[in-house]
Amino acid sequence: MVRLMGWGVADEQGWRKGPWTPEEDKLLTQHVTLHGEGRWSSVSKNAGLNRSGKSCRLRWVNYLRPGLKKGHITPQEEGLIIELHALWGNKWSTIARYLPGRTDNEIKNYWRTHFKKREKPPQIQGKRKAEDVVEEKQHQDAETRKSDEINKERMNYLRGDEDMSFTNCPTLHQEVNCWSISNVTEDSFLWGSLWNWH
DNA sequence: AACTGAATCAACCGCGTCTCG
DNA sequence: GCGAGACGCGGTTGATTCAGT
Repeated sequence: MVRLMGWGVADEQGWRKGPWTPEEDKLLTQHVTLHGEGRWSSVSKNAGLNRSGKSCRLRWVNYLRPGLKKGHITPQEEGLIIELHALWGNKWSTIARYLPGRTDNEIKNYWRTHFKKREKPPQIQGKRKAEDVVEEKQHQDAETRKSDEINKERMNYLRGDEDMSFTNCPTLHQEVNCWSISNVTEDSFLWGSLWNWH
């Protein structure tokens, strides 16, 4: 993947740019495992990486962080993205908080490729291997019924029965497991917006 | 088989906000 | 209160992949 010019070269500050190598990933992972997240600007020195702090953070958050989901966005996740985007617009990081294992970058990319163009008919995942499409179709069929129920529940929840609690929304709570009590506390300001949204 | 164009996604950039001395 | 550096976010870019022709 070391393609044309610009890849693997250094910028004015001497930071390496372009795709990450497995060695760099390993170094970054080791460093963060040992020292935790944060202090990205010092990661480059301490981990022996010739990368900017920004680049290290991005790589960790979007690719290396444990618990990240790989693979296609599920119908449930898609529904949630639509709803949350309707609420918050392009607040990708906010939306990402309610999609466990998904990153803001991933959601942003997904939105751009799938929904920005939905003025046209939904050429969902327009380019995929045929078997992927078949596989997804099967998956979606299996999920659709469940998804409908969840979405109904979710919309009721989001649109605001003021007295509705998480315990009153068991499926949603189970489904989106980051919607935990602790997160509610953390993000109470967001929930404030949610409650006030109409 | 070769070509083309659209989709995908990793990575970068610019800017606003936060934190700390 | 102020400035510098660090951090986080949203927007954008561009190489790669792959279906269609």
